[in-house]
Amino acid sequence: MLSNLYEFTLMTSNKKYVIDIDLDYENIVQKIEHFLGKFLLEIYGNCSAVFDGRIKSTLGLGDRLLIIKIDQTILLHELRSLKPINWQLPGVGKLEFKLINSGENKQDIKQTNNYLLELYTFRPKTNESFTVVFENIYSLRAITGRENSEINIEGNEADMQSYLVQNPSLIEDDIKIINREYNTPIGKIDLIGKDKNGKTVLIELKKSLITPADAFQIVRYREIIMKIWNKPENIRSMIIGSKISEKLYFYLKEHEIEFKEIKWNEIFPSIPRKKKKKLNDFFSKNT
Amino acid sequence: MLSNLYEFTLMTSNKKYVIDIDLDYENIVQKIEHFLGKFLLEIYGNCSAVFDGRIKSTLGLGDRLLIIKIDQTILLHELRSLKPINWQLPGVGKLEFKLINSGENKQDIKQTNNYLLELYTFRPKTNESFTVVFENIYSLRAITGRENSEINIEGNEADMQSYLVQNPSLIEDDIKIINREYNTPIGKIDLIGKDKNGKTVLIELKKSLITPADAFQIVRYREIIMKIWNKPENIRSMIIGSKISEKLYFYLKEHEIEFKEIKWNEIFPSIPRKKKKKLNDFFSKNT
DNA sequence: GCCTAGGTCCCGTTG
DNA sequence: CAACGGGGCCTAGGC
Repeated sequence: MLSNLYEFTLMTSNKKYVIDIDLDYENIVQKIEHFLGKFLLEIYGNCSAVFDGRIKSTLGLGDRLLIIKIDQTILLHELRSLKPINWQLPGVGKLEFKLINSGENKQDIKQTNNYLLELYTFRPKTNESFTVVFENIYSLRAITGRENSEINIEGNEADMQSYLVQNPSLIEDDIKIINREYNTPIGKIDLIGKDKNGKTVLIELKKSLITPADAFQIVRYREIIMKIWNKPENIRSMIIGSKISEKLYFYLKEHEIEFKEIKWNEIFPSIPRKKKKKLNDFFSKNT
Repeated sequence: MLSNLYEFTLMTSNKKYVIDIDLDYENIVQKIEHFLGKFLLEIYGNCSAVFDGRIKSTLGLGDRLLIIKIDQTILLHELRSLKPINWQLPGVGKLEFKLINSGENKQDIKQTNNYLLELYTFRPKTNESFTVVFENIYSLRAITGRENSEINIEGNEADMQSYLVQNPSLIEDDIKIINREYNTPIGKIDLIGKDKNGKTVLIELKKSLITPADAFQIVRYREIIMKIWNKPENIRSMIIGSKISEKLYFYLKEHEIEFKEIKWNEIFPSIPRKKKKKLNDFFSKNT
């Protein structure tokens, strides 16, 4: 595939998987389109942008890094902050690049700053358009590579649930877990237990801080189970988490919802800082 | 500042704001550290990674783009998808880069693939560490620019609230808005109105789809207001949104919560696709 | 496709 | 600082 790149004026590169594209504007749109969908594209330059859809966002001129991934994901990043300042998800069909002559009098097309490079996309599913206009491009490159990534995640809520099923005494003495992900008309109850007095315990799990929405949720589950099972005196409700605000704690108490504190990060601790455990240790332990 | 870059072997670049750093591993750590905090750094190569904190995530070898922003935000991006596969937020102190000799016999330090470049960070606030190890680096560059960005966002929930305060008849005839963001012990009520019969109307606003948590929130508000004000017969509750599932609609009905459909995207429409309105039009309209 | 809920949610605002 | 709620939330899983 690389063989036919040189129908354009591309900068040769001795870097594996990275192709710098020269900034002469001649055929720049075709050059870009050549890489779309096959390479990750990076355009760094001075641009403005408009997103119009779920909200309207207009972005004044600034130096930003536009990344167009292989799957059409578009990210417009500033020099600070985690989230892109603008973005668009895949599903925009063919990306529409266009070169616009901004100068009064027509000049050499190789002169970058007389031309604007516009990217326009439209995503029918959400009725959203996104436009980026580059007044100046400082760098343009395409990168590719092997995508054989593999991620392993431990310590999410599903893990916590499994752990508590294995160790129910962490919840309370002599409780038995009789259901996981129990289906109700309004959603799933994380765990259902039977306590030592034979009462049913509805349990909602949260890894960390309990939010008001979490508290409401378990109240609502209690409501629906009482209605379905029609045995209110035999039902307890409990929310498990590592932290709760005082206000919410009393709210739960009023509604006869118990709060059980389980500090998940003590059960599932991070590797201590002092040990400075390194990547190799981690991998060798796991294999 | 650029003047003293050439104490290292950097590639000269004719591109404004973009500096390619050569991949000889001699002094590579110092080269990188030279740019940290002042430039956005991009390292593209074959790497593995471990994040350890709120969860543990281990990432096998793959070609990924590591971005280190000026504010210490770290993003590890794959060639697809919006979100980085791993990341870390600012607050990690000095980033710890280290060059590790991986080969059995010591070889020329300029040979990339006998050395591993490791980045280790630790974020005390959340007790999270993040380690990336590059087995191969294909490209290393630093970019900088002007950060005078300005974003203008319209059409969020706050805008909707203001719009309804100005145009209460959209909610119903002869209603008067008497409160915004009314504080209760369990949260803020978006709007409180007085209807034509003198009844109080508690109003919860949602831009789009009503979620179960939204529905339950307004039920709780009703509860708390009834308790505080002690005038249940004079209180109505309403949730405003552009969409609701049938299930939730009946849930609300059972709890005497009214649902008022207001299609926000009709009040605040997107620029139609057909017109293909461009950035310039948008800006000239707004100025 | 809708619905539901988790997330290393992030992020801004308020008290 | 914690707490609270919005977000163009995104994303994965179930039905």
